[in-house]
Amino acid sequence: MKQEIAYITSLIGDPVRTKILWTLLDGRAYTATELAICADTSPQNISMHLGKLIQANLLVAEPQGRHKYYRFSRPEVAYAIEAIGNLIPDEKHRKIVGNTNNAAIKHCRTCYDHLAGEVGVSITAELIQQKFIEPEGKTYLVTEKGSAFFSEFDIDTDELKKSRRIFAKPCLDWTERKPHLAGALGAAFLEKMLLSDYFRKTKDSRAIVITAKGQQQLYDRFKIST
Amino acid sequence: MKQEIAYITSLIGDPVRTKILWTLLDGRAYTATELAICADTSPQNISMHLGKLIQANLLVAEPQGRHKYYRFSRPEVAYAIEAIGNLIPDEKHRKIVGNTNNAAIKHCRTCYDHLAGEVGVSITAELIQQKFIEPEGKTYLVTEKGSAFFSEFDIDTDELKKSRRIFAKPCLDWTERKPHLAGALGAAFLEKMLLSDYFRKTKDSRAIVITAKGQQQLYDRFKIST
DNA sequence: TCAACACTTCATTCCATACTTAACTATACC
DNA sequence: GGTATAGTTAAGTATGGAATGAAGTGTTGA
Repeated sequence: MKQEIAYITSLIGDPVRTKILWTLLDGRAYTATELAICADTSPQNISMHLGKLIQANLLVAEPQGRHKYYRFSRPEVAYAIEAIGNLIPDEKHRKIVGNTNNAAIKHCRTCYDHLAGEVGVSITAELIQQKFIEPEGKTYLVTEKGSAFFSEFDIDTDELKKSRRIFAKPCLDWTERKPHLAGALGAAFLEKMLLSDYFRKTKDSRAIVITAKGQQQLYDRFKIST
Repeated sequence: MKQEIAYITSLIGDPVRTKILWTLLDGRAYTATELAICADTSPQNISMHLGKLIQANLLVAEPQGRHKYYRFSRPEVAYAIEAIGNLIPDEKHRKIVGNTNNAAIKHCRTCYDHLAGEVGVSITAELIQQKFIEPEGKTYLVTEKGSAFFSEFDIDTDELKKSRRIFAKPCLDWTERKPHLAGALGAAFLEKMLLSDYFRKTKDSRAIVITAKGQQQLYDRFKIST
């Protein structure tokens, strides 16, 4: 058992592989070359590292033409990386949050495939406050009122529950240190809000920008000022 | 940012350190020597690794006599290790979850040379309740009634007081977070209860099992049901 | 007072593995 | 076909850091 854990941690523990995993945290698939640039190393080297991560089933690759796209094999990998992110020492932590470069990403960003950051945490708190969802052990339950709310976004919660993925659960946020909505519901919610143009993804970053429409809606629905 | 993460992951990524963290997952504090045995390495080496984990604020150490107890600095560390544990392929994972050893050691175990755990704490509370011992600053005093009680176990408290070891003192329990009886009296009391076959030591663990006779006596003397 | 024990520190050794150089396969597009 | 681009594979090197051995501090208990 300890050996299995040690095998996984030693894989995660390499600086280059950490950079790969950290980059992939935004839930998108990247090509080997893109990852080589992010990790600041050679194509041969990145290929070696990606091979190890795939062999351990942390990543999967999909060839598309002469490119090959790499992404997480399952959400659990992203959760583990996020959990490690929470361990960054506080003093160092503050600096980063205060760093203006990261202001956008602190404010509003994706965590794998759901909404995180200040805005993600605020929305989740408000969903609980308005009794749309309620904490139940390690998951969230959706109330009747909540089902109606999500159906406004064209989300069928009953249908979602049938998926093999965990329906709704809290995910600890590394900047806010508070939980935000993850799981199938969290992913669906973000997807629909993107479709509705509340948010737009930025290129090359996990940051998300809030549209004028989104600002209005966040205030109307959740009394969140951005 | 990526550098900070890489620093943490590289720390977690060493096989020996992984074994340390995995061992500490049961929430108990362990001594350096115990961890060296768990990780199957030398005291010097474990000391080096523990030093790094402490410097990164993943662990904290609290000296108790000539021992030093190591434990997680905060719950987030345990969460991260657990999250990594989730990455192990399912078939391998199931085998371990069925292991129920942790419950026993939390229930009843030795702390250095005296009784600790749930049972140790309960007995100590009852010794105070029945006015056999009473807290006095950083030590316990034995009452006249208490002397009579311990003499039933063939313990001569007056004789014990002459030894250079601290006679009786509270020792904070890591699982229960409550005090239990330590010092010369605590050690003698455990020794006699083992001799009287109230308890039996287990091999390779600090866990202690309670005999049928012990269960009866614990109930009769302390109203403790086990 | 002294021996045993728990743990640490430091200097040295040694090895696993990340990285490089080089050659190779496969796809895309002219 | 020919050339450029994306990615992989293989052999050789080198270096970071884990492990070891020896020595040291501090506590316990006879």
